[in-house]
Amino acid sequence: MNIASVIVDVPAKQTDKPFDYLIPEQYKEVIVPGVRVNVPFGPRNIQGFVTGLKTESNFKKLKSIAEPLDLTPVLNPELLELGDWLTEHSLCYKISAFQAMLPAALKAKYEKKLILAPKAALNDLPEEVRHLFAGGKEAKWEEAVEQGLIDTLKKVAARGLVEVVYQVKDRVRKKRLRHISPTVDQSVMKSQFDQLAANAKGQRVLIEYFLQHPEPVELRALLSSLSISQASVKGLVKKGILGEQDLEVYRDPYEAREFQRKEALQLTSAQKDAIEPVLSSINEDRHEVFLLYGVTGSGKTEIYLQSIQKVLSKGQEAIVLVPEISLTPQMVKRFKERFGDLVAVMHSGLSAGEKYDEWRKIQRREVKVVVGARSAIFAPFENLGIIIIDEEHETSYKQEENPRYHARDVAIQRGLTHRCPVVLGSATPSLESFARAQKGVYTLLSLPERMNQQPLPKVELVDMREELRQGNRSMFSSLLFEKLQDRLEKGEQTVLFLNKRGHSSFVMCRDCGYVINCPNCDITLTYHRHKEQMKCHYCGFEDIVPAVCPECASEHIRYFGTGTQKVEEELNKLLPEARVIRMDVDTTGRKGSHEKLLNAFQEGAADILLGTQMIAKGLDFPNITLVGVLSADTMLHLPDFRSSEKTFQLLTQVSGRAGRHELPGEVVIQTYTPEHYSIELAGSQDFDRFYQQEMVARKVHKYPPFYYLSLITVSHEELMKAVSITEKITRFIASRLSQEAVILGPVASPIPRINNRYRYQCLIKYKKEPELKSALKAILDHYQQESASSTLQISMDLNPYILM
DNA sequence: AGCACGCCGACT
DNA sequence: GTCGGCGTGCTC
Repeated sequence: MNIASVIVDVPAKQTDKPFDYLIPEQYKEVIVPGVRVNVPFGPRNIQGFVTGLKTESNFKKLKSIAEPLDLTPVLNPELLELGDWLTEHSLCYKISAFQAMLPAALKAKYEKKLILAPKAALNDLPEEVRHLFAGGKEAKWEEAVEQGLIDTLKKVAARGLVEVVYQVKDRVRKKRLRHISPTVDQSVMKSQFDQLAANAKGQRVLIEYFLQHPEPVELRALLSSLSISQASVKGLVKKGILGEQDLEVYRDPYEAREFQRKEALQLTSAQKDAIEPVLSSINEDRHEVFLLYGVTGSGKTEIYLQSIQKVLSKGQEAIVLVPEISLTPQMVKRFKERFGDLVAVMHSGLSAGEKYDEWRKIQRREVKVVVGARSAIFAPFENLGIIIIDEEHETSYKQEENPRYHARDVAIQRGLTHRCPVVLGSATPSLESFARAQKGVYTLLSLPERMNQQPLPKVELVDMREELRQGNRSMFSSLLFEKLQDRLEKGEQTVLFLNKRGHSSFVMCRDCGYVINCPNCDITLTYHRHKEQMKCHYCGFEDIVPAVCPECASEHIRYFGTGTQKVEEELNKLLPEARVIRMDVDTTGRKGSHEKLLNAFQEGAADILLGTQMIAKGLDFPNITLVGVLSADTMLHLPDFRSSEKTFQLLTQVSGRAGRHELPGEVVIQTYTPEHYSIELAGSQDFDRFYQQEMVARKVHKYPPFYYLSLITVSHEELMKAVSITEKITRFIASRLSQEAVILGPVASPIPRINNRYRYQCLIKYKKEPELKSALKAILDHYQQESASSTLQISMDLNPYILM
């Protein structure tokens, strides 16, 4: 086994296969499948993953691996195989699959440098390039490029005076801190202690300390706790009594927080019925998918916790996925309180270094439970006992870039290999999952009632057209306003929800109706107040708001759309005594600010919490007795077959925030289309009827769960090319599929142009097309320039959530 | 992805 | 005649 197969870090069709390398004798032990290596590839060095070992290669002249980058594999055999599965199911490159499974910190960073040849001196170089080397032996390539010195350097390189080198670097290093420990045994320390000079007070204290605690201790902590100076330590190190070493420490994002350990709660009989099948599946090492369908506040989390408890007692591990966890600090708290240090937390709010450290804890078997967002599904556990996906209907479980995977599918795949249960929990299951539960593919577990027998909040729908007719032009209906005032008087809290998406503030001329668009994309620019700027959310274009209309020169240019800022202003006007906390992207940008705002609200620092999507989840405060939805239908009219489902889920979710404890809750939903079934049925909180109605609609329009979808998006700088290539692809697909398949295209994408690239697409609806995948692969093969040339890009999504 | 090799236009 | 444009193909 002196040859390694390596997947190299070049995401391109042509390099998406293993390359063989010789294993240098001194690395025989470390180079095993799953370790990252640094390999020569063409003229440069790049990172790669060892996927297998062998004794022979078809290739004649093999190069050698330059160096291993890990001492233990970062991908275990299961994850290597899962990488194959991911590649196959999402049609991505193998390297992309591997990288998606690891923390970003492990992705290579490349540095191109110039180094002075050993035989050359600085003075041998032409004068104009000498300063680049700034006294040392190295120069940065980028700097040379910026100063236009590449040509000169090329000539110098030809004379053998400088060399170009490529370096592979890890993005983040393990954090190491200096530790001190005794290097001699107790008796020696004691005898040294007696020989200390009378004025060596610090050294005395130190030896006394280490006689008690011989284990390594972090230097700075030691200095401050013994209140001595570094000089004393140095003195003993010099005498050979103490030694210094750098040990790895973890960056702990929850370090400052104390978590009180809590015991399991008594389960209600409904909870007992629901958890029983899960427990027996755990006991029997049986893979089974459960859909835990429980209304908000029905105690799903306790079921998760006790199932995990069971898994841990068997010596196994657990993965819990939650949608974007930084949004639910309460959830983290519950897990940390129950399982303490056994929990690792992974979410987007952590720095790359912090994420890496959490991942290391898993890899080193120091934790048994991981709570995290989508990518935590790849946690490198080897003895998984359960996978839980909370709020399983959330669309954030689908990754919208390559590899385009759905965490639910990965979970089930891993559940199969580990022979362990997968629990999907939701108060508003996705149609796909619910349909599978109905068919018996998943096992349905129901929690139809709230735990403390609190009734679900009373929901009232307000027809905003009627309000308008009665002359109320404000964004608050008279009913909502009344209730708001009432809560203020009683000192109870209100949550106001505004779904900004699809209605974000755009800039329009009131005279001619001209809307300001992005020059590069077919999308309106969004107005950002704090910088008095307009921004494109797709290409990043920014511009100042014009004083006059670019079309008709009118000065009546205004921003439209009800943003949270505007609501806040109006609240301040109408209810000046009310204290408002606003939560949206602008106010929660900084790390930890989200939690700070929520804590402030919980402690009663405000009467009204006003926010977007992000407040729909996980809020569980006793004093909230009113929830207001300012405009329920903003997302209903998006070009998305899931818009009804999303509307229903969101409204149900938000309503669930009210009256979760002793005080009863009320919900007011304002809408312009109260007759729409998703709004009406969210009003009556009737998931079953919504499910039936929506299933009919899906069946009629041939959408999931009746049909599978695949979306091909072609983008090109030239409109005609985009159209004609999409057309060719569409015809090719049609020729390869059966009559049952529905092929829609070519049509312009809902956003027809992004960053000056025209976008056309082809949507395929099908039930069973064994040929589809090979046809899609053939297309990718044929247009293999795909990412190589910037002119043509083809993206494929085998189960799109966003049809854009 | 980089980079080299290779074949056609406008210039010292 | 050459310098340099970026199309094509290769990297174990």
